[in-house]
This record gives sequence, C-alpha cells and structure tokens, in this order.
Amino acid sequence: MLDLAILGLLHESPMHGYELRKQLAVKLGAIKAAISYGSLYPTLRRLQTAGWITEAGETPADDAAVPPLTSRRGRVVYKITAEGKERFQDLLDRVGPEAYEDSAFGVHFAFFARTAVDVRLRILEGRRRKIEERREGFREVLARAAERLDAYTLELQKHGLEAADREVRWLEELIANERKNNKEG
Amino acid sequence: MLDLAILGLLHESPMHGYELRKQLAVKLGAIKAAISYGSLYPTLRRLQTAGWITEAGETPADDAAVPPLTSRRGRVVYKITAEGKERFQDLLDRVGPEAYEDSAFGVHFAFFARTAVDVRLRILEGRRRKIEERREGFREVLARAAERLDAYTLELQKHGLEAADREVRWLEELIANERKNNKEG
DNA sequence: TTCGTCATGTAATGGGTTACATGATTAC
DNA sequence: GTAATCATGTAACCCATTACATGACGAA
Repeated sequence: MLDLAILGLLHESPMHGYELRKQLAVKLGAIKAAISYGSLYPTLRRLQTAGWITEAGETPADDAAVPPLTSRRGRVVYKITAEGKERFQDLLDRVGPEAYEDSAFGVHFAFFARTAVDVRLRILEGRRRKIEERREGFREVLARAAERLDAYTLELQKHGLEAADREVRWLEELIANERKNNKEG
Repeated sequence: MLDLAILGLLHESPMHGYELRKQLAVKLGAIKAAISYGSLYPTLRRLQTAGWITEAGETPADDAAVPPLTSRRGRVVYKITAEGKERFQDLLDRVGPEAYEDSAFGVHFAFFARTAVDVRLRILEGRRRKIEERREGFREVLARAAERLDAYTLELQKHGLEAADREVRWLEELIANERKNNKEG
C-alpha cells in the first residue's frame, strides 16, 4: 500500500520525504492517518534499492540563474524511474480481492485517474459486494438479537448499518457513472 | 484494546475462545474485522497469567444431572475474575486522548453501558472535537486545492467531508442525549 | 466416510509506531 | 537568540496476521 501511494505521488511530481508525507496525508486523508517517518524513510530506501525511485538533484527550479534558495541539509528529492512507473501500473492493474478491503480500497481509489476503466469497475463492484455483505451482517444482528443488546451496542450496530448503506449507495453511483462514461466516451 | 474487549465480553458471560471471537465480531462489527486466533489465544493466555481471567470448568449447565453434552477436546471456558473486573473498570475509566482515536473510540463506545456518565461525555466530546478537526481539514483542501485535484481524489475528499460531517452530527445527538438523561435520571 | 465447522494452538513474519538523535532554516 | 518547523534518519518495540498443525464432532 505504501509503495503504491508513494509511487503514485512521485508519479505526479518529484518530492522529498517530508513533503511526501504531507501530500500523502492530504491524498489519503479520508482513509488513514498520516504515516510516520519511521515507516516512510525506510520505505523510500527500499524503493530506491529496488530501482523504482532515484534521488533527483535538488530541483532545478524554474530559473536556473537563481541558486535554488540555499540548498538545505540532506533534503533528498526523489523522482520515479521508468521501472517505477511500470511497477506502479502493475500494482494498479493486478488487483486481487485485497483491493476490496478497507485498507487497500481507498488507496486504489485515490489513483483511479491512472487506472484502466475495466479495473476501476472491477474494484468498485468487488467493494460494493463486500459492503453489501457487511450490511447484511448488521441487518441480521439487528433482526435477530436486537432485544439482547444494550442501548449503546445497538446504537453502534445501527450506525454501522447506516454507514454501510450509504457506502453501497455511493458505490452504486460511481459504478453507474463509470458505465455511462464508458459508453459515451 | 483487545484486553478491554475480551474482559468486557467475559464480564457479560463466561465463554471459550472460539465463541469469544464470534461475539467480538458482532460487538465490534462496526469497528473492525474479526481478530485472528493467532492474536486471540496468546492474549487469553496473557490475561490468565495476569490473573484477570480464569478457566471455569466446562459450564455447569442448567441441569447438573445431564453430563454436559460430552466434553469436547480442549474447549477451555474462561470467566472474568474479581481482579479482572477491576482491571476492566480501570480501562474504562482511565481514558486518555487515545480514546478519541478511531481504533479505541469504537471499543470504548461498545462498553458505554458499563461506563460512568461523565466518562462517556468526555469521550464523546473528545471524539467530536477530533472529527471536527478532520472535517476542517477536508474543507480546507476542498477550498484551497480543489482545482488541482483529479476527479477521483476530489470525490474521495468530498466523501471524507460528508462522512466526517455525519459523524459530528451523530456525536452531537449522542452528547445531547447524555446530558438530557443526566439531568432527568 | 467424508465434509464442514467447531476448537485450540504455535512460529514466522509483517507492517507499522514510538522514541530518540541530529541538525538546518525561518520568523519573531 | 530562541522557538517553531523543516528535514532526515535509526532502533526498539508492538500488535496483529498468515500459515501451519492438530484433532474432535455432527450431518450427509
């Protein structure tokens, strides 16, 4: 997941680690909290070793005449390599059932702009199925055992059901949209 | 978190590990997926060593005359001890800021029926504050950078904003309810 | 008798966090 | 000059998962 996210962001533009973390927090804000440096930097190292990213000299900036604002200490700017781009596409396209999971779905979704239509549809439909099942679970609990649950547990179940229901509807919309654009475009 | 959840469930009634996992999945279904055995059994061992739970002989059942349905293999039924109950209350009452986090909030909420009113209110209000901040984050991104985001990233931000907004409203309701019941009751 | 599910458990591994250490740069 | 924030990195740890191993019980 981190690999995918980092490659995806560096695909948009070169960046150093600190900045990457901030961008990651924005891009994936709806999905997970910001990752820690203890996770980020070793991952960058690993991606570099794998040849998917490289250190780019401090950004050439718009104007070469301006000595780029005093070069800071380490400040390593990374950019994605050709192999990195391939790897990224691979991660985007070779989706298994993990892509429907909470943790992975959001990250995949965040890079849908670079994902093939059929893959997008497969992910959205798989996700929908998953959430429908979850919703069914809540319904069953509420139907069969509601009277045995305390008020708060009950409230939690209802809240879960509502959330699942809304997500299904959201996904329906997205799926309908994909199909429409698929035909039209 | 697992400690709290297990102690809480065993507080309701004695159970063996396998059953515990299923109950956990129901009770915390809105929060997280079912935990694995590789996590559950070692934790039970640890709780037992700490003296918070003990093995109860296979349930005496309603009728002592009936040899309880052929004792299955291991099938270890655990029950909470007096120290376990103390520990449970401790975990419920001594809430720090972690209790507002996604991971902990749901578990705490699930056992609100056994939590003091003032603690409930503190948790709900802390949680609300946290989600309000998150909501603010989405608003800022959408206000400042919407035009620079692709359609899917944008959609994710909107979805996040909506979800945060709904959760805040949900929490408001719960808080209002707590205050009302606090005065009336 | 065989399949599903009940039931317990371990070992290897993984993916992350926290805490710490260091130092440069910017704003007051 | 000093506090905040930018910036990178490591080591220790934690919590949980996966994969595996084992075996009993009930129903077909």
